[in-house]
Amino acid sequence: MTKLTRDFYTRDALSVARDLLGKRLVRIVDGREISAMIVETEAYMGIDDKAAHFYAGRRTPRVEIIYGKPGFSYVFFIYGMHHCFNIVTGPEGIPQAVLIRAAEPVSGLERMAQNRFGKAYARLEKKQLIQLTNGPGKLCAALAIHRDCNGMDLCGDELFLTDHDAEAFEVLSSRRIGIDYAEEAREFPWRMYIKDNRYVSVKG
DNA sequence: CTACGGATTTTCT
DNA sequence: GAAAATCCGTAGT
Repeated sequence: MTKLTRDFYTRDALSVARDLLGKRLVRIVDGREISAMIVETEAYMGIDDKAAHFYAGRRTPRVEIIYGKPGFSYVFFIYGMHHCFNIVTGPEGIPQAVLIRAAEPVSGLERMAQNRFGKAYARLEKKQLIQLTNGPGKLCAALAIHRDCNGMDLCGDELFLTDHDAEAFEVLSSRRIGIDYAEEAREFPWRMYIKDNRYVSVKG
C-alpha cells in the first residue's frame, strides 16, 4: 500500500482519470478511516472543454484552486444540496481536473451507512448497499467530503489516495454525464469506468 | 424497468 | 435572476 504522490497528479487529466480506477480514496475523520475503491471518473481537460467550469479560461474564486498545484482537491456544491469531489491535475497554471463519480466501499462501512442513510449497515436494504457510493454526490456524502475539504492537499493525511494490488479489470470509456449544455463536448469519451462493476453510476 | 419533476442554495451574470 | 459536473420519490409500462 502506497500513497499516491504529487508526480501521479502532474499529468493530463485523461491519463490521471484512467489511472485512478482501482485506486482507493481514503478519508480520515476523527482518527477513523473511511475508504472506497474508485470505479468511475471523468476528465475535464482544459480551457477548450465546454463542459468545464474553467472553460474559456474563466478564473472565478470558485475555480482558482484548479489553476494551482496538482494533487489538491476541488469540491463544489451543486443543485443546492450535493457536493462533488474533484482532483486537480496537470502542471500548475494549466486548469485540468478529474471528477470522481463512483466508488466501491472498502472500509468504514458503518460510518458510510450513517452518513448516507442514518442507520446501521446491517439494516440497509439491498438497493441501499449499492446506493452508498454509486454517484458523485452520494460518495461525497458517504465519505463526509464537504465544503471544508475544498483546497485540501491530497498528499496530506485527511484525504488522500492509495495504490493496492487490485484484481485485473477492463476499462471502458463513454460520454460524460450531466453536461448536456456543453455542445460538441457532450460526446467526448472522457468518462472512464471499470467494466461490469456494480457501483458504476451509468452503464454504456 | 423507464420517465419525470421537485428539492434547495451557491455562484456568476 | 438563472443555471447548475445530482439525487430521490412517484407514477406508469
